[in-house]
Amino acid sequence: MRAIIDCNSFYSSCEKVFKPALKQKPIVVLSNNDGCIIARCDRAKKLGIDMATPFFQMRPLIEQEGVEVFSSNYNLYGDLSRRVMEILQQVVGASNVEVYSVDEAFLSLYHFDPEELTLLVRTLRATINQWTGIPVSIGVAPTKTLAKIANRIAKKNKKHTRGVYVLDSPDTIADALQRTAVKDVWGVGSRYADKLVNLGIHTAWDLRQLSEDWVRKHLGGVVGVRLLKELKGEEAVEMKDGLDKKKMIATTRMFGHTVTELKDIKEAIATYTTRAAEKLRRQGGAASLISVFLISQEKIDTTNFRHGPTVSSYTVLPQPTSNTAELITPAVRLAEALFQAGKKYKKAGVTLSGIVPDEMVQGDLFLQGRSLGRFLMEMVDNINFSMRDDTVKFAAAGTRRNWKMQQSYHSPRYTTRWNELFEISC
DNA sequence: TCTGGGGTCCTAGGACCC
DNA sequence: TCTGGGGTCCTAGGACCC
Repeated sequence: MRAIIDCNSFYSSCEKVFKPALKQKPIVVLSNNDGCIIARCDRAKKLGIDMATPFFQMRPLIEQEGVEVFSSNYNLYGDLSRRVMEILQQVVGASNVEVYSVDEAFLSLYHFDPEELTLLVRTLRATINQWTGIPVSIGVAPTKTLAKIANRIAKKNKKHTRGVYVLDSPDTIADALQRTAVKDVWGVGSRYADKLVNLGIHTAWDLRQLSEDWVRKHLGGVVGVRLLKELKGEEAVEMKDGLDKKKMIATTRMFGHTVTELKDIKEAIATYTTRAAEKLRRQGGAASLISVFLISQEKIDTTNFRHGPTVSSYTVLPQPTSNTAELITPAVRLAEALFQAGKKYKKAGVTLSGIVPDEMVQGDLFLQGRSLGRFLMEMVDNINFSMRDDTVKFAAAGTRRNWKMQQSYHSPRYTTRWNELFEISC
């Protein structure tokens, strides 16, 4: 059996851990740049605040209802996520945990007695809540896709399920599939959902009745076939071991304001390259290709939000590297080539790909000083990690940061910065 | 009048996830 | 006035090879 464990309204829950006075209050968390609403606690959901809606549109309602607002605090969420995942690894064994996202993990439970699964996951849920303060929901079923459906039922009916739902018989599975709209199936996005509903396929149960040929033809080939098998209880989406490395690493951001100066664009690109290179070194990789994109502002159209056109370009590096300096130079050159004076830019990004293990990079007689470069980057990473972000940085990344994102409602990084520790007065 | 039949590799773009 | 930031996988189609 598989389980999916999902932290409820994760970002909101993290904020509430350190502000217990907000426990019964509605709160929301905003995306970078305070642009969109990306997390709402149950109370905020009940007020009709939707996911991913622009903050400014919801602002009147938020103020009227006294909803507490937070900018996203990824240091805090990342640290609490790590604590939750560690508990899972302790209880079911590290090799049986697949960390799927910051707030979700799949578990493999074949080594437990099927009779005891309900008790096991109930205990797990209570332990996580007691040790971290984060509430979770858990779904258990024969496949990942069915576990997702079980999890959704657990979350939707908390009173009845107490956050845990197990699908362990053909009857419970059939019942769950009939209660699940096709758009709520894992792997069915809005495009496929529209297509299916137009054909009279409304529930996960309806979807399960389709033929393999049909889904192969209309739901993305082998992707659709996998989905169908999973709904029928046949495993088609394997557990991944957590060790796999990223094949692509990106750092992209909206700017705080529109940017018109090439100098600012270059600083932003150098900064994003620095971030991306850090991620690359953390997984012991070297990139052989770097690409840069810029997005300019579209004419204002209030009904349909659209980004302006994306312009992008890439460079194949002379040899794979993880050295920030060797990556900044081509990245900035790409930005210069893409930049057009007179345009207003909203967003930019850097993507590293063609990633190979750093130790396997061949030495090149004509590219000197590699080992020195590696030593330098290690020093910089160590200083930045132990002191604080960006104690040491490259000059190209600039100091003015005219483009930097807005964050007006930031909570303290309670668990990862000494000077922001949670304080108790007595 | 008639113009092969395999392969591989790469990129762009679509669809999905949280 | 103000609309996130990552990722993955798959397919189609073009270029090229013999």
